Amino acid sequence: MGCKSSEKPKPRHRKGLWSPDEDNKLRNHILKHGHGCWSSVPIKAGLQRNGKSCRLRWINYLRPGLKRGMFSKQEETTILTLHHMLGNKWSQISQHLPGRTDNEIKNYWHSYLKKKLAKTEEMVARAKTQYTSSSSDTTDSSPSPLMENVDKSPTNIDLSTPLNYDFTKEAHQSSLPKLLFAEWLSLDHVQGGSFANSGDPVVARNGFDHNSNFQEAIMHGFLSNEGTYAGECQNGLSHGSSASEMFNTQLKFTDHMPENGLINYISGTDVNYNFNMSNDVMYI
DNA sequence: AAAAGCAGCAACCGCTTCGAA
DNA sequence: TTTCGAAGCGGTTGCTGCTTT
Repeated sequence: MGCKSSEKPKPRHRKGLWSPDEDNKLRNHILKHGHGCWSSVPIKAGLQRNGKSCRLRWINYLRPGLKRGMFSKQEETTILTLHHMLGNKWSQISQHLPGRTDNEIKNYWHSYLKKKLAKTEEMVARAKTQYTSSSSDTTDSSPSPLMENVDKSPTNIDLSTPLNYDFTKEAHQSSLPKLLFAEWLSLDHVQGGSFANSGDPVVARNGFDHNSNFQEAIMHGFLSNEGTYAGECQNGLSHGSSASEMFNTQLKFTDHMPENGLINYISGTDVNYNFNMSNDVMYI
């Protein structure tokens, strides 16, 4: 901001892919002088591009420290978790993935993760249908505790019943450890309420607000299907909190975060207990 | 071997936000 | 207070290379 308008005559700007020569010019210029005002960068660097294009090229491709190549499982999990919390806030998500750009994450989401998630949802739907048709044969019309957690209204899933129904379990026998991170719960959850005074599985009552939704359940299934446990953390975090609160918690958490993401603390092989949420909660 | 279809990625476009004048 | 330009962001487009027919 505050750039001199005299610095920008209106040349015809080049579009399309950047040549190596253009990359070099831009890189050299910025490394030498910094970008300052982006609109003046192409002029000073001798490029027939507009400032916006230069900025984008620098941020997404030339900037030092960028990580190229495949996303790791941890990065994937981080994206899923944060996307679930924040929505399409790619720039915010990218802040939690060092070396990755918002554009890269966005592309990865659209080309890969979105489809993967859709697949899982489809699987869940199929499992639901199968269950519904099979249960209608029985005389007992009371809903299964299993299906109580599924659907109904988008905001009505009772997490007081064992959360550890994995929706994809019918297809993949997967037992999820029920893990909670103290860092992810507000002080109220930890200090207030019955947590301090009770030997009960308090987190299930306090750390969790029991208003989950179906999508979260899908998320749970999705992540567990991948052999990660972010779904648990996700559920522990998100109920009853506003997005910004969650994000703040997330920010706080990053102070302790390993370089590569959220779920480094525990791997599936490290902890492989089979908890019941109403009885056994591992509180970390 | 050629054409069609598809997926991934880089870049553009348009809108919003922010700060200076 | 208003206006204007720069920066930032997210959605979308289009090019390129790979796979399938």
